[in-house]
Amino acid sequence: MELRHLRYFVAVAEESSLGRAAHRLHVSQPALSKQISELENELGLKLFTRNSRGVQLTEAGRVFLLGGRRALVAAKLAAEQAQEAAKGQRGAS
Amino acid sequence: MELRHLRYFVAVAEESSLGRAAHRLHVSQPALSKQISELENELGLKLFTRNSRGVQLTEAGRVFLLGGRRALVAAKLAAEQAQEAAKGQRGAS
DNA sequence: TAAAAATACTCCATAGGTATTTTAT
DNA sequence: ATAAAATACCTATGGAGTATTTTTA
Repeated sequence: MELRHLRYFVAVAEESSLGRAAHRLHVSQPALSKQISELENELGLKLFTRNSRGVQLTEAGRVFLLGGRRALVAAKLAAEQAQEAAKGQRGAS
Repeated sequence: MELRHLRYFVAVAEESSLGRAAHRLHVSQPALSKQISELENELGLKLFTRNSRGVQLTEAGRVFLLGGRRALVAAKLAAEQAQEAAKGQRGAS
């Protein structure tokens, strides 16, 4: 599992559609479909149910959305805090 | 930035050595070196100082270690909680 | 039958390997 | 001089694109 999987998953969950999420992410629908499938395979569960009007989160998908967002926020925060620390460090010592 | 970068970075920080971390991660030293460099470039800061006895965390590196671990834990927890939810859901409804 | 997702295939970017060079003590 | 990281170069895995097929309301 990589952050890319989480970014893609969150976009699909928010759009309830692979096509719309693909457009928002600037990737093709098949590429996104494959990444979501790989994520589901790795987790060993279904994140979405598919139908001809789009996709819908499963119960496990809803749980994963909360945790996935937390991980993405944590990664972003780690970068920002390190950058702050580096800024503060410049010319110090 | 991908979780791979965080996993690699944490291993290097814990080993204080690219060589030892590479061995632990089952990748080559140059591959690991390149990934760490890419991470530093993307963040726009130095995570380690290098010398002939290994590497040492910078101040920004120490901050990033805390945040990077949190992100890795969050990602793992997201997976585990989703798997629990899927288990609970099987046969329900 | 019409929309959306999944599959087939191809291509290419990049993660990773081996050999070598550079650096710092 | 030596031990460690960095660089150069090559290979190959897999992420992503286009065309097409399958699915389901």
